[in-house]
Parts: sequence; structure tokens; C-alpha cells
Amino acid sequence: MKNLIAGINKSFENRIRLGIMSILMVNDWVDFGELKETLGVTDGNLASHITALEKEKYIQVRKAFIGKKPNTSFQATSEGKQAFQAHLNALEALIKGM
Amino acid sequence: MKNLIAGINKSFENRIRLGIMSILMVNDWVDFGELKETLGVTDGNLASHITALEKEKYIQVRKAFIGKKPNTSFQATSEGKQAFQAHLNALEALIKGM
DNA sequence: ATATTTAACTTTGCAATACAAAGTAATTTG
DNA sequence: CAAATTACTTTGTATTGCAAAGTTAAATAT
Repeated sequence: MKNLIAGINKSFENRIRLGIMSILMVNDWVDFGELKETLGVTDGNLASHITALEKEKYIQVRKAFIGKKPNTSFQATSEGKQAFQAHLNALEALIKGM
Repeated sequence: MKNLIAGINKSFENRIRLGIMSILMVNDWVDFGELKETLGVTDGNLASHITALEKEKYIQVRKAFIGKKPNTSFQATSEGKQAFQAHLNALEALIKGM
């Protein structure tokens, strides 16, 4: 029984960030509005969590226009997917016992 | 894709609390020292997380003497096990996608 | 019999985090 | 021109997390 929580990634501890990454693991280019609605958070709160994940280079941003409306969408980077998968593995190892 | 993170239990978001509960899911009456060593945390920090879980009635405490040394050990309550299992289920649902 | 050690905290103090709410900017639609 | 929409940013506050130091009580070493 050693180093049990070492693999847990601080960046993914928060449930909103956990939610964002989960969504982006299986969906490409999900936009701000959809994330916001899916997670049920305020836009300011979502924006700050997104910024945090961006800083770690776990997600990347694309700004575009859909029709005439501005649209910001997000994708997990391969680094992000890798790190998140590692986090999930650590979680699983933790749960399944030592 | 709805209510994705609703089942995530705030009490288990923190990795130390996650670690404590994981250990107590499969081990009965684990003592302070072992938790501390296994998780690699300071005693003050561990104590505070334990207090938090205790307040939620997710774990219970037993104070005893082993030989002549005082010994405090912990067990997950059935409420705690249930709540933690629900948390894990929520995590799994989240990860496996909607 | 003092002094030190050990276990398990508690307190202190500070830095980081989380979040809502309000404010902002650049369109676009009424 | 006014109101709405998108996507933020800023502000302010409350909570959390954590290390380090202090505390208590009993145990052991000198």
C-alpha cells in the first residue's frame, strides 16, 4: 500500500473540470454554451475552469462564427487526453485497492 | 447529456478524502498512523480531512490502547460506504459518457 | 524525578480555489 | 437606436487546503 494518491492529477480534482474533460474525451469541439448547459454552471465559473485547463494545455480553443454568431469551442489536446486517462487509471487503481 | 456532475459528492472531491475512503472501503479499522503513512500527508492535514468525513458521518472513530500506546482507528460507516459507492458510480457514469 | 518521545490532535496563518454576480465588448437582431 | 446574445473579465467573498507550530497525555529513557 504505497503512493496511493500520487497519480491523482490536481487539475482534474474539481468536478467541473472533471466534467469538462469527460465531455471532451468523447466529443470534439464542444462549444461554450453546450458545456455551460450540460454542466449547469455560470458562464464566469465555466470560463475560469476552462482557462485553468487551457493553461495546462489540456484543452485548446477555437473561436469562430457560426452564421453570424460568435462561437467558442473546445477540444482536448492529446496531452490532455493522455493526462486525463492517466488520472482515470490512478483513480481506478486507488479504488480497486492496493 | 444531462445533470452530468450532479452525483459527484463534494465530500469526496479532495484526493486525500478520496484516499481515506478508498482505504476504508476495503479495510476495517485502519489507524491514524497507517493512513498518514499511506497517504503521505502531515498529521494536521490528515486530522482535518478525517474530521470533515466524521462530521458527515461517513467514517467513525475508535480510540483504544494497543499495549500501552494510544491508538486511533477509523472505519467507514455503512452510510459512508453507500455514499462513496454512489460517488464512484457517478464518476463512472461521467467518464463512460452520457 | 525530570526529560524526551510518541500519538493524535488543535491552532494559526496564509495562499489558493471556487463561485456568483456584475460589468464589458463586439456583434446582431428587433 | 435599443435590446439581446456570446463569451468573457472583474470583483468580492467565502471556503478550502496545507504546513508548521503548539498542545496534551501517557510512556519510556536517563
